[in-house]
Amino acid sequence: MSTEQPAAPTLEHVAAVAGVSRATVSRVVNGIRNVAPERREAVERAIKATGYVPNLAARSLVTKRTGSLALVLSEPAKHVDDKSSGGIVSDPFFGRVISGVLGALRPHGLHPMLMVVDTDEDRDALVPRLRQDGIDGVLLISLHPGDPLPVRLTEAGVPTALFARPARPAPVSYVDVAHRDGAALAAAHLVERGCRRVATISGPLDAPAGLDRSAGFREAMARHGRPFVPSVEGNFTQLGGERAMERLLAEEPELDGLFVGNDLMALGALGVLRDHGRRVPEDIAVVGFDDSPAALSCRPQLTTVRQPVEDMGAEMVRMVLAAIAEPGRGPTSVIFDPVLVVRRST
Amino acid sequence: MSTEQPAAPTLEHVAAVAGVSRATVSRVVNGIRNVAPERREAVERAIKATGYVPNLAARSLVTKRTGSLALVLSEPAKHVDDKSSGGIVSDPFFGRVISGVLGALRPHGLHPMLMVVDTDEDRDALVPRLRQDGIDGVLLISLHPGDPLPVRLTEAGVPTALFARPARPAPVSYVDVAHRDGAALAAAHLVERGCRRVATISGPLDAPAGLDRSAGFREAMARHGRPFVPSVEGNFTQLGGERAMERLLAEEPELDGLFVGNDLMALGALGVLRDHGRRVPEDIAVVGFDDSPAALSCRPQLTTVRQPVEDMGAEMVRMVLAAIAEPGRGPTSVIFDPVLVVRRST
DNA sequence: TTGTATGCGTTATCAT
DNA sequence: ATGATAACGCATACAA
Repeated sequence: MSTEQPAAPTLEHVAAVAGVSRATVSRVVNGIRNVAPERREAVERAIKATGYVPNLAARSLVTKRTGSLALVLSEPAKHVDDKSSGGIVSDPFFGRVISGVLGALRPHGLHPMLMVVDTDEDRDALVPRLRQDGIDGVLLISLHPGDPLPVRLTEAGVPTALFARPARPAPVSYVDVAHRDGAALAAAHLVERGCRRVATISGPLDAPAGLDRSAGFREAMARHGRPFVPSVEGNFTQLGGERAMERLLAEEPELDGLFVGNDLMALGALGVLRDHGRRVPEDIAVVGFDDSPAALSCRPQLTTVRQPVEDMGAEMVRMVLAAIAEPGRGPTSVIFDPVLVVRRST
Repeated sequence: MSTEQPAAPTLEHVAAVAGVSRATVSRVVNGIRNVAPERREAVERAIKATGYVPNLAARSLVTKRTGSLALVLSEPAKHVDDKSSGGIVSDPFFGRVISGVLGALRPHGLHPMLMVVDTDEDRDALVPRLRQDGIDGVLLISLHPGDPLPVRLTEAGVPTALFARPARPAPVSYVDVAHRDGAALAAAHLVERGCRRVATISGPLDAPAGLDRSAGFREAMARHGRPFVPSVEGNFTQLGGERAMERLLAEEPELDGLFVGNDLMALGALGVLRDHGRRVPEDIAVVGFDDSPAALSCRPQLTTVRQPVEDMGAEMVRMVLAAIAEPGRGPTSVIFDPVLVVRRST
């Protein structure tokens, strides 16, 4: 790794310094009980003196495990021309997930391998690749609606944890947020604010998040005695939010309350509302979902439903680590409670 | 890595199938010339038949190299309370860098280890950690102004490439953008738009990017016959931009042109301008820097200076790979040209 | 050009 | 409780 470092100390060196055998040093390093206290102490001194650190390659060669995880970001094939996006890695939302993952990994002294797969070739090559690299487990963040990866990883016997329930049911562990509860929070808030004519802009209904939030909102409104909620389907983008808002405004001019399936669309909706001279929140109250950075930077700042994303990322880590430690036990799921963050838009 | 996979094929297996020795197979795998064409072909068939993939741990044990890189994100110690940020990984700008890095790594079949260091302990532990993991090179993205990492990595002999010129000079390779040229682009544009009273909100002047953009803008304005440019120092945040704008407006009410050191501050400035009833671009033209996603989502969309961030990330990869292949040769730097993206704010 | 033999640093099995 | 010793899968110096 460098030009001319002094050779790294090995078990052998430490053993020599401590006056014991390699095996004993190994036992100390791996925390095995059967070592006499005084010997152990001598070994620990020797380790500190030599600055010994285990050679992971050698260890992995014999144990067949690297003790390392892969953080896989899977997205549909990118169009060559959309250079501006930067892909999923530049999405602040997934940045939070990653942040949570790293935080949970830190105490274990682990660092994940970062892999982005956005082509079918990549997806085909992934499992063999993981084998070659000796990856022990996978943290999978997928945007691909019909992503084959969850199933493939499971079938390959790779300990895996997913962020968000997969679109196609599969026997794989995942974390998710209670989308319906989040939507219910928004509904209760709008009702309490005195909104009489409430509508919603939903995400794509073939995505679990889009569907659950939309359905959850209508259910909750029904529970509040509002059986019918005008709704327009968007696509989770700002532009989609703008278009949906235009349509909604045409269909329901009397609107005074709005729940939007995510902040990005809410941002678009806010712009259109301003263009139409509707004041937020005086004329119409708006609630988003995600608590993205945009919710803070827009005017007025957006009331929104926040997911404990970092906690969810941390839980994913726990899941794979557990799956690695105890193979053979079935998949788990943990659903987190969302929180309503009230700001100026309501 | 799994429950009960059939044992992975080894060199030995392939050799048996091909009817040659391990060494010959190894030569084929590593692309060494001295192999008879027919034997080579037989070996290649055998490899395909067995589905052989090299065991990286074993290879690394003998070669002392893993062929893998670390993507290190170094940031100042985080405050415990700012949970919302998600840290550097959720910054869209660095998302683009990462995207460029991954793109350049892909043809080599490499995936970086993702490491975030945001404490002094982390920084101290980094070099030994890299040694232990057998990391061959480091792609370092640092926000820390006085970050000791560039120097330490260099001294440790770790092939390293930096994103952006380090605040403290150090013999380390880096990529950067020509900040001054970018600022000059903005200046020329504002002058051409007919702005008479032009001011600037700069980033922190102790950061290279803050200083260079500010100085570059004033120089360029001087070249256009404007010797004096009112200036207020911000801190690269949206809130900082708001405060700076308030001060600037108080000092220079006649303002009709503004260059802001980054988009985030420009966003804040736009909000304040709106609050003060100033129309953009009719009353005042605004130019940002970075071409962040916010530049597209704000109203009006922001004219801004774009860095070829993905290309810069890719160049970093080239740098470390070159440094690994040919140790001992000195550091390099590559400076990229920025581009002015004209939108509605001017 | 090809094969043989050695060693890389660990863990794990076996005696002791 | 401790110490030899045999793998682990590969690259490479050397012999042929």
